[in-house]
Amino acid sequence: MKVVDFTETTPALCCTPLLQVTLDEDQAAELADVLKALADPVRLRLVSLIATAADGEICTCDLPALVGRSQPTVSHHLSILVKAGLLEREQRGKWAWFALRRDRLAQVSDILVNPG
Amino acid sequence: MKVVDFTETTPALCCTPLLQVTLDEDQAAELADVLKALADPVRLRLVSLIATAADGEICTCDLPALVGRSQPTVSHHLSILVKAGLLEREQRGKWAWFALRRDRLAQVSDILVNPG
DNA sequence: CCTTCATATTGACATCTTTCGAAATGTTCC
DNA sequence: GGAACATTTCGAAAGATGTCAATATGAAGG
Repeated sequence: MKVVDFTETTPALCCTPLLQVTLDEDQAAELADVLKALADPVRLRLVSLIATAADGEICTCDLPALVGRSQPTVSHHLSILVKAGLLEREQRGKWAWFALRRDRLAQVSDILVNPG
Repeated sequence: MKVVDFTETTPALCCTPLLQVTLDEDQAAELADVLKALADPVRLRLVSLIATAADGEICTCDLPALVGRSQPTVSHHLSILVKAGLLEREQRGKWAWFALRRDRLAQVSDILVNPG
């Protein structure tokens, strides 16, 4: 069960084979939700921008220009990533800062890794 | 460039950090296409069924019953997975057999892995 | 070639997604 | 509290997606 439970908070080990267990419908739906959150060009760019930012976090204020989308659209995409547990949001004064949850990305990654 | 080019055929090393490079629009669109192919519950179940099958491959004939979808729907999902490079199709007599391209799954997985 | 069985394609429909402008909410500072 | 700015929510339009029944295509064996 552990191998398909990617909702746990402890980071999974790297290269743990995961698709050796057939996913049931609930597990598949849960994993699909996280992958859907990642499976959009704008959201991937947001994630990579945050991942490569100086301190692993970034202020929303610059993002609309960086991804070429309106501010409401960027807000929408960020909320999807937060809801999927892939980003963390922190309010600092007027601005909102977003940080990547690398442990969560690693969990998704592990599920896809094939047995070594 | 290598770190974001997941279309190459050689399997990427496990745990190579990948999101240290900001994706441009083309790279993001390309990666999103592969993730979209995975981001569906039925397709995830198909992938996991094939991954856990006896010889790493499975005959289409049983799949509609296993995932609870009609034959055309399963055929549709399989073609999406093949087009994304995640499955390989082989015709054997009347039946079509599908095998998982684990190298390709590993590439996608690596892109999501954070630096160790 | 003609039948039979396996798979793919087509057409149609309902649902979900992406996107933006406009309006609402939240936060700071005076 | 009110002005100013940042962010979210709302409403709507255009497009993409999942699904199945019906039909077409492909392969095997007489």
